[in-house]
Amino acid sequence: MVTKRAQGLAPGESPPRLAEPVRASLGFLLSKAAQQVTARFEARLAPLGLEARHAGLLMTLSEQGALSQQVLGTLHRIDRTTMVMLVDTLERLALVERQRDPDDRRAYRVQLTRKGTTTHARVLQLLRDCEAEALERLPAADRQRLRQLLHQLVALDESDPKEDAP
Amino acid sequence: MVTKRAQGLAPGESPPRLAEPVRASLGFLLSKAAQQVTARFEARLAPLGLEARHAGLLMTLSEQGALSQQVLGTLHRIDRTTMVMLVDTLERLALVERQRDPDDRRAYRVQLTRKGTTTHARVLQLLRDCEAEALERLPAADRQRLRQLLHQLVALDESDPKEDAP
DNA sequence: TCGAAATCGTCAGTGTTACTGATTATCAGT
DNA sequence: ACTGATAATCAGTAACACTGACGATTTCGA
Repeated sequence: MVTKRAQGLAPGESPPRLAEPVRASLGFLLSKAAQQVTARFEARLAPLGLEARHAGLLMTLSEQGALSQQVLGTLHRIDRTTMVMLVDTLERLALVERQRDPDDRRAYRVQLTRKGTTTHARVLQLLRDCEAEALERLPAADRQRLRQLLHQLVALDESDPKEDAP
Repeated sequence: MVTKRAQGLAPGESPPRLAEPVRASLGFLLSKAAQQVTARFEARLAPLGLEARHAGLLMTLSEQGALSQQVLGTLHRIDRTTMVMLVDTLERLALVERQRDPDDRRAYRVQLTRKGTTTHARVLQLLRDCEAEALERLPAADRQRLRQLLHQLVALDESDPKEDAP
């Protein structure tokens, strides 16, 4: 099997590589790292019938209590129509309930069920596990450092509102 | 305009937030950072009629010389059929040329044109600018540190081959 | 050397996904 | 009460990458 030449590879030539500027670029590294961590998390979630998005919703609901689909969507930057589908899924899994908001009967109060609370705990643990595994490669001292640098980079606490004045 | 209540917000209540475990999660931070940097880059590329993917191809072609669409696709994890479209675009912009490979006339040798080389230089500069801006928030000393940590995290030099044994 | 099997690029069709726009019910302000 | 805005929903659409089939060419086994 000398298919090498078919790949444009002459005898002593080096195998083709991604360009160094690509490999070293911040965007590339961040994307790759993000995708790695996310993929691992989603793999763990799959048996529960959940994706990362669902997990995020569970966590926000757990911390913030009942919220409308609208608010939930705004927080997570998820479209309202997509939100319908996501909450449908969570409801079908009996993790959340839709209750009419007595103060605004157009809206629902989406809230965790008991099962949802339990699942949330498991999901949170999965998240911690995944991160721990992903960070395994780093010396313990660097782990918190990386998180801190990232936090600084995205400047979460600052002005989030960007594109919302059309 | 006291629409506040419509968002489920009682008088003294705190505004709804993303759950802290989400905001602090490595995956979330990485995704957000990646998207931030990438969005900035793509905004700069748009006037040239390019996306980040195209830029990556230009850089690899610049460094590696002419490559087949197949190889190019494998390197960048881009499907062969999608590759057709991307190279079409680059060719339409006169940044690359398709030449039949004399050693394997099934394949093309995709290579930069003169204009492609010039554009590549501009694109590379754009990339550097974007990264510099993104990293502005970090003390100079931390910038290289972050890159190094990310590099370690994704373990680029190690076994890349994962899912390719179907 | 011949023929089967694999590979490169291409294209048409498919499946998925998120969104646009319209709809119903409800709320706020005049 | 009437007008305009908002919450959730649904049907249709647009964008997208992919599946599968194809012609041209190469490689390998016999």
